[in-house]
Amino acid sequence: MSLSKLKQKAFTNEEVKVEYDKLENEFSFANFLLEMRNKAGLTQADLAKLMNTSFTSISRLESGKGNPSLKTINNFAHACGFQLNFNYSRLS
Amino acid sequence: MSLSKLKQKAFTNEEVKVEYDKLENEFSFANFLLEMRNKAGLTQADLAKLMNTSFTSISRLESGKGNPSLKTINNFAHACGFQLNFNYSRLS
DNA sequence: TAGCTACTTATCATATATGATAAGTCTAAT
DNA sequence: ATTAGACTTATCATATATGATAAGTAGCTA
Repeated sequence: MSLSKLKQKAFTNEEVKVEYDKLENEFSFANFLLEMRNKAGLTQADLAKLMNTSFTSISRLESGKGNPSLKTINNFAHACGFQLNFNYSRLS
Repeated sequence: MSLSKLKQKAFTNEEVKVEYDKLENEFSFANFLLEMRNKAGLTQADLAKLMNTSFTSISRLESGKGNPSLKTINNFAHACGFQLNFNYSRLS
């Protein structure tokens, strides 16, 4: 089983996810996107249809390739049924 | 005095900002960026130098033109001395 | 095995974000 | 009135994100 497959499965379990997050020191934005989609219970193909794009584009984003625009990030979240929130903290 | 000038001044005052946020129903990402730069006490020119770009690009972002990439947003925050945090809530 | 679903990767054309430059606006001084 | 600082707007070339297509990988089930 590949790492991304494992994550995909694991993230559907809240306890596993919490443990994973504790261990993961460098938070990946790709995982953030994957998490939203999994919480929404959508396949990449489902989400692609909602976003009027191809599922390969979804895969590209969740694989950490690319550098999505604000619009793309917001579209992704909304299609998953979520509202994005941004905040900032002093850099340590 | 233009609206953006007013905001720029007002946001340096925490109380004013809080009141503004209460009234503002639709949160603008441009204001979010402006707020970070003002908190950092930087001019557009200062920030531009830190980001290795021109101050007109900063203006473009803060004026709500454009659709910044994740990289640009992170560069902006870091140059202002902040760490960005993303989270999401169920869409109502 | 074969066939299916979900996903990744590679490639390409096109749309768009970015960096740069020039010109204009506004405000506060001198 | 004019000079300077901070910012906005317009335009253009170039870099890059996006959408689309095709081919490959992995897991599952009959």
